[in-house]
Amino acid sequence: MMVESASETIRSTPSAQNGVSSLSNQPDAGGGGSGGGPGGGGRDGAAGAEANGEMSPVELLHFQQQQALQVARQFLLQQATGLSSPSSNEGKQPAVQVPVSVAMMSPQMITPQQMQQILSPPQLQALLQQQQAIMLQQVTLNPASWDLSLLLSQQPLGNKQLAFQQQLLQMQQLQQQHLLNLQRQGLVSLPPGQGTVPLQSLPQAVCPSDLQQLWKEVTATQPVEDSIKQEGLDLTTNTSNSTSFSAAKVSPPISHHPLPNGQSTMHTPRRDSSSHEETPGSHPLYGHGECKWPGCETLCEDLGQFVKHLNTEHALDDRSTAQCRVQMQVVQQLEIQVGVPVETGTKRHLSVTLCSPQERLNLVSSASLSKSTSDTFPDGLPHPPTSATAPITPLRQGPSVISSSTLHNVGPIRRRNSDKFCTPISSELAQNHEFYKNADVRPPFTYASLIRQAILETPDRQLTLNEIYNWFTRMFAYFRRNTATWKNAVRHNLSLHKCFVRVENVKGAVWTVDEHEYQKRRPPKMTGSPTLVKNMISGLGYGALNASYQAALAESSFPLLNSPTMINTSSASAMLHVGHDDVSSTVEQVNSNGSNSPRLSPQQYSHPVHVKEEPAEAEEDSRPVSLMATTNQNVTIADDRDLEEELPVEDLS
DNA sequence: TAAGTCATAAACAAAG
DNA sequence: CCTTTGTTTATGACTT
Repeated sequence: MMVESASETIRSTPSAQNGVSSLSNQPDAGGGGSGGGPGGGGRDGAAGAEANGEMSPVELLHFQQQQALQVARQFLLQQATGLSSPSSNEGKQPAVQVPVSVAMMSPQMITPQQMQQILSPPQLQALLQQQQAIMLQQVTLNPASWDLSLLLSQQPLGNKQLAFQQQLLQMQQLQQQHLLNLQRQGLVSLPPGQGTVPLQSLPQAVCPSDLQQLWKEVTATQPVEDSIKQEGLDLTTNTSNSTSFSAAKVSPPISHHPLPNGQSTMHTPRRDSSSHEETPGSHPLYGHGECKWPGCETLCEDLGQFVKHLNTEHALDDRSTAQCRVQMQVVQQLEIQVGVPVETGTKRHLSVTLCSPQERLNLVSSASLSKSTSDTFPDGLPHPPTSATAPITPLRQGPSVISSSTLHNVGPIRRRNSDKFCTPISSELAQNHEFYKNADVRPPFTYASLIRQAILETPDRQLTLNEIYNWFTRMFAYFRRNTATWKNAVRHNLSLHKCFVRVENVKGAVWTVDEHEYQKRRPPKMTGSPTLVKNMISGLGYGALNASYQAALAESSFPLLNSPTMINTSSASAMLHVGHDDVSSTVEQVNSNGSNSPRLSPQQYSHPVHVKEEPAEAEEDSRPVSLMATTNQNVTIADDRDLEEELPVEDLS
């Protein structure tokens, strides 16, 4: 929380408005750093805070975490780009090699929130498991580090601070490990004093071979996959169904990444961790003839086949991002559900030292979240029953280690991915439904998109304001907090945007969507990944991955379609040339009526609104009929920017 | 730099 | 009187 507050404050301008909002909306904020000095936008603010030599303890803490996260991010970036893959030794490497030190010092410190949104699922998964492995190693191999953990846990810190320090420790160790690996490979020559400060204060806990072994143990014994499947979140289907696409479509954005996996990008870093002992027939993710990728378990006869499988099924495109984010959250919550009760005091300390790494993580999460249990549903709104598989409770008890325990009060992200960045909201939601429902993470959509989605999900294409509220709270854990803020925003959006049409009803009013207006307001679409990359670089500091992430998200909707086979190469190639919104529209086209005939017109899309109980006399009926014809004729793939596929409601609820 | 989008805050009013 | 709903204005961040 304090971290959040600091992060938000840093990202925000010191303007009174943001300062007030950041605090007033987060009453439990620790009042940390009162913001960077004058300097404008968030990035500038972050840079200013970083350059500030007089950091408060909170800021320092935040800064350290940012550093750790940055390195972890870099580590994952290198995983994603196959940096250390010996098979990809073209001259493009330097662009990817720079980072560790550079990124460490980069003013664009990535926030944990961004971290979570940026990293692809395999990366997050890898990070999570790396953390777990490291934690395990702490327990089993490096008793000295117990003391550190204990020390941290025994300090009279706030729960969130405790959690944060635990995370920091993990991240630092991860960072350390990674840097060691890089140094060993000669890929990084670490300038003295650069990025090593946190490392030097940490015990040399990680031995590559041990890590390798641990990794195997973790991957071999982790019950996560089964649990996930029980949760109905087996991602295997999605992964396998969309495989061939990802290779063709996702690659372009990752231009510096000619070989999607090379010898396997996931493979590489881990092999690097133990390169000296790598045997020709082994792979950390390969065992017992099957892929150990969480949730996969695809049978592979030999390592070669596995590598091929890895390259195709688990290429580090961002398609997997959503999967992993969901998975990560689910893992965390399962761990919590599975029975690590929230304990306090010395009992927790004992548990921390004795239980499994995952449990330890849970404890950390639990500790960090004990405070947030009090802010459950402050709005008192009716909260529709959530599925038994994804209770809300765990969220309140312990969100993700990586994200929520410190991201709990992630501040507003000024720039949503939103529809503008082409994430097809419904497919994103479908993919990450559980994630958003349980994780206190702000969905990367605009209010308008969300409202529209809420309305369009209903059979009647209409919702009362309160129903919209309920949809928000039902679908997004994030919107169970700060209700005054976002509800105001919802009302504001409803009133402001012409695309939302209020229809009088007997018992009140309902809101509908004028799809034509909705599309009309859209700015000119972005036409290619370069722009996306640029946006993402400037906005999130992790351009290429996000560009491909967007593509992947768009792509990821395909497996959800009734007939994946209908997506032919033409639609795939179209996706390469049009904005991602168009991707969703392509999906829409395919999905709307089961053929590639012209999709529903915007009017058709929004018009079949049967106003409850009383025919509406107003806007809808008075809407010019010619509108429909016009839109029908003008609709092209290029113009049809963000008509997302209509997923069955059950996919989203 | 301007224009547009978006988020947030807030004032205000009407209705229940 | 309070709450909910809806409108409007203002401001700042951000992108194109």
